[in-house]
Amino acid sequence: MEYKPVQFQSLQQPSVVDQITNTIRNALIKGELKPGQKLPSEPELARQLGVGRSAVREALKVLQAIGVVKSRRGSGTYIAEEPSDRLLNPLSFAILLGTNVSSELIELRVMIEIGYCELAASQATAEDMLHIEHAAHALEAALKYANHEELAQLDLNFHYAILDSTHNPLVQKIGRTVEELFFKSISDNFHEPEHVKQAIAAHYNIIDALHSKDLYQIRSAIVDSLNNTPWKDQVKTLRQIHLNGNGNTH
Amino acid sequence: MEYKPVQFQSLQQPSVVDQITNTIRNALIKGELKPGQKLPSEPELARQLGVGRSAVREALKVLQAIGVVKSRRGSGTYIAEEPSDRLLNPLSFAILLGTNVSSELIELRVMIEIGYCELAASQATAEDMLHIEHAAHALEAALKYANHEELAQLDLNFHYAILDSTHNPLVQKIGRTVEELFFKSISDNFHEPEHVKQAIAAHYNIIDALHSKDLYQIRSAIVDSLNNTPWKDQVKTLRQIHLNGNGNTH
DNA sequence: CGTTTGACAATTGTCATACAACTTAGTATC
DNA sequence: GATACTAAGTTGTATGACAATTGTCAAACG
Repeated sequence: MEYKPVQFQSLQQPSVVDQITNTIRNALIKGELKPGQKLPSEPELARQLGVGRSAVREALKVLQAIGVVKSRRGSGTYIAEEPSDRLLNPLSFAILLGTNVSSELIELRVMIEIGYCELAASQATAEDMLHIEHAAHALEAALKYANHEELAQLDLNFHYAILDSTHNPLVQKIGRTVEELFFKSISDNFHEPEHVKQAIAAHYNIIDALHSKDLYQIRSAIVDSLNNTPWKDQVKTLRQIHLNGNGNTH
Repeated sequence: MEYKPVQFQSLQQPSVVDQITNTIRNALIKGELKPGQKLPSEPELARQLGVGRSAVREALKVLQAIGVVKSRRGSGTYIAEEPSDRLLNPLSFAILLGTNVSSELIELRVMIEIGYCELAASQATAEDMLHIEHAAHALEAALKYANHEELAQLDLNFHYAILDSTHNPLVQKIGRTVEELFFKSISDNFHEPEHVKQAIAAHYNIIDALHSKDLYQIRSAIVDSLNNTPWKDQVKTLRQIHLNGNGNTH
């Protein structure tokens, strides 16, 4: 005789720790907790919620890790005043977990770079543009003496300068995270001085494009900048839509 | 007498918990840990690292919260097989914490939407386009009987259908997270049936734009779709660069 | 009166232990 | 061979203890 076991809904109640994080999350949504405010002490929270201090600590540690609260030993635990840098770090873990993300990651980078460069083009002040150009010069000047890692950092700084020009912290966070994921590749690529020169030329192209505020010029500058890299093969699909769109509007 | 206090390096060593998370993170980077792999048990990890089990638990709880590992009671802790839905949730906390992020959030949404719609336009199969159109029809059909929350969910589904057409899990995850942040606003906005109709019209505009594969058409369809919303004021800056770019190329 | 010093309480960080709940594998039983 | 049971291993939670740090307050000092 065969039994067809009933498929119960997963009525497994969320763990105590999850309940605590949700409690604090809901208090934030309702406005009962405001940035900077001090939370009850861990033993007090444990008493109020009727759970052990370990559970409270694990919940607070999670909130702390993603930047929602800040704990100061001897003082207490407070709701974070400003969004922390850690808030988007999980994305880097996502990359590490994926197996064949390389081409998908390139697509993401192109998409994000185009987005923040266009935003920067519309928002950058004259001073911002000077910073960007300064960053480009710095890389060019360092070509003679710096090692490949330092060069890669300067390359990164160039993109950071553009990101700063967006004046949008959310965009900056996402952009920085995505760019950082390429640091190692860039660094490896810069063993060959010729590649550094190509990157420098690409940077000046991007600067010109930013000045022009022309969407297509920005777009091609970025696509081209990735064409002399170890990932040029993956840029194809993106380039395709670029040409396609260009053709339709002219 | 005045002292110029020495500027000490912040030599506060990271907490034991942070060291543990970093250890696991580095093991992931080096490839010593692969998705699906089982971690040593908590007591074993504590022994190997020379720390208490509580510290190990707090570290694992953090990694679990952001979706890097999955713990199964009675079985063990494993590196996550696939990126979890939680991976970008911290962004939603950022919204709760920040006060004046609204206009920045709109910018981010426009940037991301334009990006994934262009990608979708270049990658979508005929079947994908049918799914997108089906999602648009579903919202239109539900207009007569569904409540505002259900309508908002259908609106969301439309964007999910476009995201699916990118065939890029990374882009999908970021896109879904950004869209979800607007669920409540959309839901509130849909109290007024007229707003739903405007959203439906905007959706069909986007579908046309996707078919055309024309960058400017996609861009204006998205900008326009946000123009009949509670956030129309914030769309101005983005619209500006749109027109600007358009003017330069013609 | 203002400043410094010291003691003390409160709080977080970490460890250790214990037990409950659950999973898995192996064993015994039919 | 299939089933039921047992036992070991693992995570989830609670509790107690102590170290490290911070904040406060009062006493001592100028």
